[in-house]
Amino acid sequence: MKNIDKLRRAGLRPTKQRLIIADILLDGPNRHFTAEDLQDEICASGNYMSIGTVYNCLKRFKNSGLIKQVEYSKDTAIFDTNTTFHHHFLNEETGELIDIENDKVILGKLPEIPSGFLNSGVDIIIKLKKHT
Amino acid sequence: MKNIDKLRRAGLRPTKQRLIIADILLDGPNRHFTAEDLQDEICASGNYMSIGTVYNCLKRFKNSGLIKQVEYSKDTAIFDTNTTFHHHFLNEETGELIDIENDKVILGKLPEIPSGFLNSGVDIIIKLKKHT
DNA sequence: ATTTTACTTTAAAATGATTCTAAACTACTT
DNA sequence: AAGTAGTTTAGAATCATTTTAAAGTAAAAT
Ligand SMILES: [Mn+2]
Ligand SMILES: [Mn+2]
Ligand SMILES: [Zn+2]
Ligand SMILES: [Zn+2]
Repeated sequence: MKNIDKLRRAGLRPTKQRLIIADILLDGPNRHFTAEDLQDEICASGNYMSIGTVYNCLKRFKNSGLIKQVEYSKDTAIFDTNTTFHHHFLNEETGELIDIENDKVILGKLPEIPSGFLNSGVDIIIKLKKHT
Repeated sequence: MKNIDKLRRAGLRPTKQRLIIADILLDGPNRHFTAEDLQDEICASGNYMSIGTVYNCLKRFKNSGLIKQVEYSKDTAIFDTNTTFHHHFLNEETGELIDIENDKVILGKLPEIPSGFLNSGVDIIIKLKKHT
């Protein structure tokens, strides 16, 4: 599908800026990236975009389900083009994230959910360090 | 054990400020808290401490193993007096964390660890929403 | 006990990611 | 073509956290 249609289906007005971002994010392999990473790629593609617009677009893309945000980073927001339900390896030395598809993990035993609540999602992070 | 000895054992010089914090954190039940939460409790106990010192002490307490930091919060750092290896429920509406002791979870299947690395810890977060 | 040394606390300034503001611009509707 | 609502932008503002450098304090050396 063309990116302009992905935007329209997501309920986003297809502006020049959103198309530039869609062309970078929505084709090609999945990736994890920061707002600044994306701005650098925009520059590298010969375009310009204010950092405010980069943040605005990322928020809109996320709220409409075109991307996700990784909930495991303190200093800088990390976004994810993989919108499936999945988990992550975290290289503790470099901060690099690697996807773990959901069917690679099975939880054999879960704690009892506090009463009045229901499980709305499980996030698993496996931290990695270099083998000595 | 007295808190002054806990500090000494941890290799921390027992200053007036560190003892005030130790008295708040290291006795009583476990808790999750921010730097500002702690500063408020220090005030409530009739003492004063600059926010810079609160952050400094928390970093020292953490590096010497007296507390931990929860690696799952974007805006504000959350610290944890529970230093055992454990997991968390996250109430998505309130941000409240609840401990899950490690023996309440069993991972039945794990993905293959990328070669050259070893598993240095698994963090599991079970997100909760109110039952309808 | 006094001096010396290294470590700690503090207020205030600096930092850095993110959000907000308000004016200029643009996509979509009429 | 004109009108309306949504978008982009530079720059200011925000907020958690860190840094700075001067003053204070605990431990070590005399
Ligand atoms: Mn850059
Ligand atoms: Mn407060
Ligand atoms: Zn991912
Ligand atoms: Zn905990």
